[in-house]
Amino acid sequence: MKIEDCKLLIISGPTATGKTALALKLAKKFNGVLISADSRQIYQGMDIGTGKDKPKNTPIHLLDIITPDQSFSVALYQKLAFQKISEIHSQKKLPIIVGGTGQYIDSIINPNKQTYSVKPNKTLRFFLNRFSTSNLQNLYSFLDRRAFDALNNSEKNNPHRLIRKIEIKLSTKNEDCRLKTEDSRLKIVNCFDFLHLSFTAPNSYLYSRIDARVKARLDQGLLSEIKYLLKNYSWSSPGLNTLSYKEFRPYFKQKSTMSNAISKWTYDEHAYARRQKTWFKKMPNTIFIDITQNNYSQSAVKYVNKFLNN
RNA sequence: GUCGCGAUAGCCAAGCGGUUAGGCAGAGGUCUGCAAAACCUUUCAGGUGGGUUCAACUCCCACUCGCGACU
Repeated sequence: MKIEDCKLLIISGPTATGKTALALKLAKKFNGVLISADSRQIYQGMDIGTGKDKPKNTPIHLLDIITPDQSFSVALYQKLAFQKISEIHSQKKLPIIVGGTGQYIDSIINPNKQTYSVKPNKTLRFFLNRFSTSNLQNLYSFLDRRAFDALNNSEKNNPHRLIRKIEIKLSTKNEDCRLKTEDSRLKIVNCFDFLHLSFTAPNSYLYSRIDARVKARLDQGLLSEIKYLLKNYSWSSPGLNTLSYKEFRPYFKQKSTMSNAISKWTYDEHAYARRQKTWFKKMPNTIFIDITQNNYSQSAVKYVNKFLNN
C-alpha cells in the first residue's frame, strides 16, 4: 500500500464555524470526498435544526443514514467511517472527515478503544435505567470495587456512564473474541497518516454567530420541521433528544412559552460549543485555526498542501 | 406632598445578627457503544451615608431610586 493511500484529512471545530463550507472547498481543490462526523446529521428529516448542508453535486457520506427513532453509537460510526475511508482510498481520492462530534472523531484518531466491541445489553439497560444514581454506584462498586474507587466525581455521578460500566463488567466473558477484533482493527488504523485541522474562535464571537443562526433557523421553518417530525415520531425518539428540537418540547406540551424555549435553546447552543472546544483541545496532533483571522482559509489550504506533499 | 412596600451578584430569587442559599447566564473540565447526551468543578453580592453591636446583607435613622395608594 502506498503512503498516499493512507492520507486522511480531518476537519473539526465547534458549531457555527463554517467547517463544511471550507471542507467542500478543500475537497474540490484536493480531489477529496467528505465523510461527516456529526452525531445528529445522521438522522433523516432533521435538516433545519441540525444545520445540514447538502450540496447538489458533492455527496457527503454518513448523512441521513437512519431515522430519528433509531439509535446509533460511536462503535457503529467507527465501523462505517472506516469502510468509507477505505472505499475512498481505493478510488485514489482523499477522505475528508468533517464534523463537530468529538467522540466520533476521537474514534478515528484514537481507535483502540477496548470496549467498543461490547454490545449494549437492552434488557440490562431497561432495568438499570430505573435505578437511582446511588443504587448504580452501589452496584458497580460491588462488581468492581477498585474501578469504582478510581472514578472521578463526574463519572461517579453520571448514570449513563455507570450503566455502561456495569454492562461492560458483566460481559467480560467475551474477552477473547474482543481482543481478536481489536487486533484486526488496529492493523487498518495504524496506516493512517492524518492531518487534523480544528477551527476555533473566541467564545463571544461564536456566541454571536450562534445567536444569528438561531434566528435564521426559525425563519427557515424549524417549527414546521418539528411538527412534521412529531407526526411520525415521538419525543422519546433518540433523534428528538437533540439541540434545537428538545428545547421546544415544553412549548409543544404547553408547559412553556416560545420565548423561553428560544432562550433555552440559545444557551444550550453556547454550552454545546464550549463542550466541543474542550474535546478538541485535548486531541493530539491538532492544528487550531482561528476563523477570526483574515487568511484562515488560505492557511488551511497551505497546511493541506504541505501535508499531501510530505 | 403624605403613607405603605421594595432595593441582594449580568439576570431571576431566598433565608439569616456571626456558619455555602438556589436557579439561569459566564468560565473550566470529564468522557473507551445513547455524546447536540449525561455528569463534575467554579468566578461574581447585598443602593448610598450614618448609627446600634464583640460582630450587620440581616436591627435603627436619613438620603436616593423604583412601585403602589392617598390628598
